[in-house]
Amino acid sequence: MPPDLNLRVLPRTVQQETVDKLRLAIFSGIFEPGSRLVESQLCVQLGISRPSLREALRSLAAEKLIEIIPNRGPSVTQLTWDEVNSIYEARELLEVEAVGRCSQLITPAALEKLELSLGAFEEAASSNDGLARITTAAEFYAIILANCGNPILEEIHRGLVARISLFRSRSMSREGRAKSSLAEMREIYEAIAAGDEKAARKASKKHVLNAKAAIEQALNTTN
Amino acid sequence: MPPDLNLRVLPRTVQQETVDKLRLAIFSGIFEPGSRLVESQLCVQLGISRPSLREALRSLAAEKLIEIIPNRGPSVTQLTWDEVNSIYEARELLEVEAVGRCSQLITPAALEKLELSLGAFEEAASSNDGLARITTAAEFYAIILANCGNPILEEIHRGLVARISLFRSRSMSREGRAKSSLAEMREIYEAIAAGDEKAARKASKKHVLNAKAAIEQALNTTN
DNA sequence: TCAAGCGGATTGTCTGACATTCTTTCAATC
DNA sequence: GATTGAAAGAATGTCAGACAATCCGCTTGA
Repeated sequence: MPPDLNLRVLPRTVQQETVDKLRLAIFSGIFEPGSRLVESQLCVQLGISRPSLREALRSLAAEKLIEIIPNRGPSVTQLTWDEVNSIYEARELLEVEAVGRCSQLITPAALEKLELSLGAFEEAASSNDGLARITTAAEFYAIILANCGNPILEEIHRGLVARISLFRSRSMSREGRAKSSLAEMREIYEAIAAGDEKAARKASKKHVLNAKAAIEQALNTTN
Repeated sequence: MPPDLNLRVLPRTVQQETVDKLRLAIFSGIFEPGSRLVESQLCVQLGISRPSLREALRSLAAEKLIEIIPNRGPSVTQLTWDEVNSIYEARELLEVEAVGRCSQLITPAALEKLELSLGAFEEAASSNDGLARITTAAEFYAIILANCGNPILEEIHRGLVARISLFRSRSMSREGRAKSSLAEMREIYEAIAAGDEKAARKASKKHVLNAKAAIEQALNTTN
């Protein structure tokens, strides 16, 4: 008998599947920010019962991806510019710290994965797939955060990036930003690879600030 | 007719009430960390139905106050020392930043409230009510975070403090720590009142580090 | 002593139901 | 014609009950 190794896969429940499906649907822009999520419709579309759906919705509400107003029901969170700004400020705080720590802690194996993910983003940046850009970029950050030595920072950062994604779907799709984003990310990677903490922090800060500026600009030109 | 002013109180639902009750019960130590929460029992105790309870449990799980394992059900989160350490590191990052910003932004009215809350903590520190100490201390931080100009920092910090509270109930009850905690908080208050950002950040950092050290010591002596 | 198996307890999920609340439409009044 | 009011329809909040799948502890047998 093969050893167990505690690798037993946790059974996936309907509610977990539902949370994942809905989250993905929100990120993909299938549900517009502000649009209402009608329980009965979702039940039919997902083929599940209302209690299961409602549990999934509570989870998403706790992640701040949707908002549930009593007697009005759930709707996709609509961020104000002020909130976006606050999220970016918080993200800067966490990400700079994580990048700095990562530059001192990362293992060769993880560094290699980071390089690979950078390549994946490069490919996505040249393509026209907006979702792929977001996914590969998120992967890049995820690797860094997973190697900063602090799982809580990682967890919080994941939540923030998710909430920003509510917004980014459209703005990130402009090519110009993807190109400069790539350059900044490469700079971060180089600093981490060199173990230069100060440079890593600096590059990270620049990256977040530029990302915020890009979003701001995209908002002003679109609206 | 008086103008509406958007002051309409949101109706409180059973699930929200339940979340609050359970959260408080967990903080009060009614449920030990690690202990299982049996749905049928809670339904009877709270006088609610199982679907409502399960929705509430999903919310608490998202807050990381409980943990739900498929086919085993919910149990109160049990933090490892490593997690506690990570939470304190994250808290330091956020709290120092918030205190620094607060020192530049706070209004006279808020400053007065801060002073009052400091007085409340002083009173609690002299008493033997461990829960009161945690509550009044949390109020002190809450006021600062509410005046740092960034609602996201506030939100994240609230979550972190809540999770630490899972632990603190017993350790914070030693008088010595409450006294020195009071001195440190007063130092923070003075720096904020003086608008001295640098001193505020420094005092805040010291406070968080001392708090962590106190927890660590309490753990080592208890276990 | 240890392994297999059995049974109770617990969770995951569904169906159906009903009161309450919101939204929208339509009609009546100014 | 515009505004107010009411009523119909839709959606949510909440409950009760049910059943299969799973887990846990205990007994039994080797």
